[in-house]
Amino acid sequence: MDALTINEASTTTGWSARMLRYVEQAGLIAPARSASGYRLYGPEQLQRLRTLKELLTHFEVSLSDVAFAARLGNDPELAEAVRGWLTTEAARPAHVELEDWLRFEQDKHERLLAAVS
Amino acid sequence: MDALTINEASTTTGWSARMLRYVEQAGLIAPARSASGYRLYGPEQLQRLRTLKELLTHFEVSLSDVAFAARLGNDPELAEAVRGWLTTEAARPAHVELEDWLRFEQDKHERLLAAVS
DNA sequence: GCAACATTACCACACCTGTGTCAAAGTTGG
DNA sequence: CCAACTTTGACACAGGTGTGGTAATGTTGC
Repeated sequence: MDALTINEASTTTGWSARMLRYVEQAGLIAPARSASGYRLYGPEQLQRLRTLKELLTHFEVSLSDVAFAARLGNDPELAEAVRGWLTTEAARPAHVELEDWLRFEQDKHERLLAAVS
Repeated sequence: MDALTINEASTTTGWSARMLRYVEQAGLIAPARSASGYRLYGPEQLQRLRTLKELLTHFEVSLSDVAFAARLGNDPELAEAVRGWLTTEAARPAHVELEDWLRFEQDKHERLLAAVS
């Protein structure tokens, strides 16, 4: 059994036990549980915890940022909506009339939102 | 010139003038400036403000979420680092983490609704 | 059986986000 | 010229994020 309990995982990853639970609550790292409910961190999760820490410090992003990126990966509708919003100007072909483009974009958004609800 | 000042933009987009300045500060919509420094919102920006509002309310994302998505688009190194971190997760049994994330999101939603009522 | 660990559920605190409001000072249009 | 607008800056406040604690209770290893 190469799985560590929470305090062992804490010492080898640098996260406090408190933060390991918080990271789990944010949906980023969910360790297995023993029969009695103890968290059991496998080697791969330990590695991911170390990489996560590096990601946060090196790029100055927050846990919620990473959680949102995960949400983008799980929710294609959301990903498409965000991508569309971010690229509206860049994607507009120069020869298309602005008015037409705006109407098109608005229709696209309405179709998208209608599809979700 | 078909550009609106901040209060005109406010009435046609539904954002308060205060929030229009805040959205600009978040790096999402930067209107042009007149010679004396007045913000001038063009039609594309007004449309983007409207769709942004829909994005936020319909998908329950925050301005900082969208700002982070924009940052992902502007910083390929960051995008690759995040994508890489997330896909190691996808290579492993992801259903547990997904469940957890959903519960987390639902709790957040409930807290939000509780705060409203 | 007991010390050392784990669990959840709280309290606490500093900082960030979203949002309103208000003041001082500059700009615009009739 | 003056009313109505704009600018930045600041105070304020609720709720979320990140992080530490403590307490009550269950689990494990020797």
